[in-house]
Amino acid sequence: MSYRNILTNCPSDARNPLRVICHADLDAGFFPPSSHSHFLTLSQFERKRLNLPIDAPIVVQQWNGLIAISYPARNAGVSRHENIFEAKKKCPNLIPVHVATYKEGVEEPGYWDDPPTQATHKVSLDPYRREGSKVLKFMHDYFPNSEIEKASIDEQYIDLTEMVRGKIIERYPFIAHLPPDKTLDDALPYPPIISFAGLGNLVSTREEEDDDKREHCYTDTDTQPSWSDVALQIGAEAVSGMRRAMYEQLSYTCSAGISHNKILAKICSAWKKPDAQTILRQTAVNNFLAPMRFQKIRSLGGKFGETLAAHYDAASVSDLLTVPLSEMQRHFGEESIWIYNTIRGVNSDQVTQRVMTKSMLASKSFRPTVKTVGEIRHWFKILSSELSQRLKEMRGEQDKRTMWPKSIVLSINQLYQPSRSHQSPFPYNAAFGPELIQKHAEKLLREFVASEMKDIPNEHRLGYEVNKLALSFSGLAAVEAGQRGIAGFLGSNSGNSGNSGESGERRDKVVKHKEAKRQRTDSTAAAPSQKKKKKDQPKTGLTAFLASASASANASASATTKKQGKEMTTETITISSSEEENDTDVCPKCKIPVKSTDKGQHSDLHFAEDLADE
DNA sequence: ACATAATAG
DNA sequence: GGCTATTATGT
Repeated sequence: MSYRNILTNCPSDARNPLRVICHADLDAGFFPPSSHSHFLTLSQFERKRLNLPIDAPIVVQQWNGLIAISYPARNAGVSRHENIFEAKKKCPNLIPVHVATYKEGVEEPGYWDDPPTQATHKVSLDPYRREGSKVLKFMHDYFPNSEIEKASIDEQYIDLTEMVRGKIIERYPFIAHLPPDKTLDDALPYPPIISFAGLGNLVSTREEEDDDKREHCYTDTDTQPSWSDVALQIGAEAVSGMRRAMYEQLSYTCSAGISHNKILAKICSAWKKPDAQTILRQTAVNNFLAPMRFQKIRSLGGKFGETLAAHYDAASVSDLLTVPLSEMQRHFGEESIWIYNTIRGVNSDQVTQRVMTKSMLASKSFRPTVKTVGEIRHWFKILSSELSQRLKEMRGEQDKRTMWPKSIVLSINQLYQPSRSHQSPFPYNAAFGPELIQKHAEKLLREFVASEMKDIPNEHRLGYEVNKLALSFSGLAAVEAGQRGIAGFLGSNSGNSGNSGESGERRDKVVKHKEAKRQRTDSTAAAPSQKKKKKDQPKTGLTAFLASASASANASASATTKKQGKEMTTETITISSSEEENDTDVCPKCKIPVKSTDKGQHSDLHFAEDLADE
């Protein structure tokens, strides 16, 4: 570790040893019924709404099922897969709360005295979305200069690297300035001994036979810490303060993981729950990861992970550690290197702030199925009203007045059939309301009927066994101010005359968001793509940026600041998207040719190898 | 541009 | 078993 790492603003990726990433997760967030997770609940939201004490045995019910169980109720033996009656028997003082629902003829969702039923009501998750936003806003206020990524309704990734670097300089003045006889690439003096006491669970660097032992809190004060450890310790202090403030200000508890990358931080935050935090140092990574089910790694939890498991007869990370990179690449292609690096604790995925919601969906499933077009149209009213309300609310927020969806999508599930969807442009219309949405939905339904007539067997045709309806907006973005007048005029014109063709051609006058493109071009940030072959790698034009990043990793040479990197990224996007050059460079370290798009991953690989050598 | 799948909570 | 959101991929 050199003075450069401390004194310059290094890029926040796997090659920055002072990178600090936090994953924070509300203890009482959302509990999707299909999730395999056992303990998450959204009961904390309801506890706050109802002003109940922290030990109130709340469960949240949806119809007669349980979708959330508070820790107190869980301690009383209530588990999911039970219905509300069984739960009450187990826990007589249980406090059941039904999720908010839309009731026929009422605009706003609410909590009703009469128990809502699936036949007449529709679940609303709006209250939870709102609370989730509050939590996110709190994070931005608490860490105003850190990049924050909303990972779900109740989870965030926070890049604390820069904030922590500043605090290291403050706290350790003896490295705050480059000594006159040194250069930026000279090694730093050792840090003093530090303590992690009071900062949560510290994953041990020592090997223990059983999981219980590994969970214990070690201070390891007898070992020489690295500056990387110091960075995590300072990050952990900050996160600890954040959690305390969150409880004081919002009365929510959360759990957090602090480590050098997103994958590790995420696994750590789930290590101890509730109301706890876990720190994972680089020297403890192998110890921590090796015995773990590799499917816990984000993006390996699904079908691809199962394929991997079957192919290598592997259950744990250690089972995969023995697979040579080349062998994995032969079978699983480009994404192998991401896996290879990640299971060794090396991962460059970036914490990227996603500014705005890009889509919103309202869906309703039916049990028993819905069988007539009349019923479908009835539910269209409810779904349209919900979307209308939600878009209205979004546009009511500061600076979101111009938000408008590019298109509207109708998807329909019928029994024993895969879900089908149809979409159409949703031109700007000043006369915005439920009726406008409903009209589009019914137009889409007509298209559905027409297309289903062609290829669906008679007895399963639309309107017979509808399982689920979903109406959604996609491509939510700001409409250009100038276009609003014109498009609004054309839009309402088309609405009245039923002429959607003309306005459809003007739909693309929506401000494009550069965010999405930027992510695809950043190969160091890309999670593995799950498909075997991509014919065309995304062309990036990032050669210059990646080359300089790679060089700085290698020779510890040029100081590429984070800011500079961003600017260059933005610049190159505008020039490069049409350029089809397929350039490769020779890696100066191993002398093999590397595609420019793969350079980030490739230098991560050397980083992983260096770690293994130590 | 559109339709669908995969992954996530 | 039910309600969402994002990203990738094939056409």
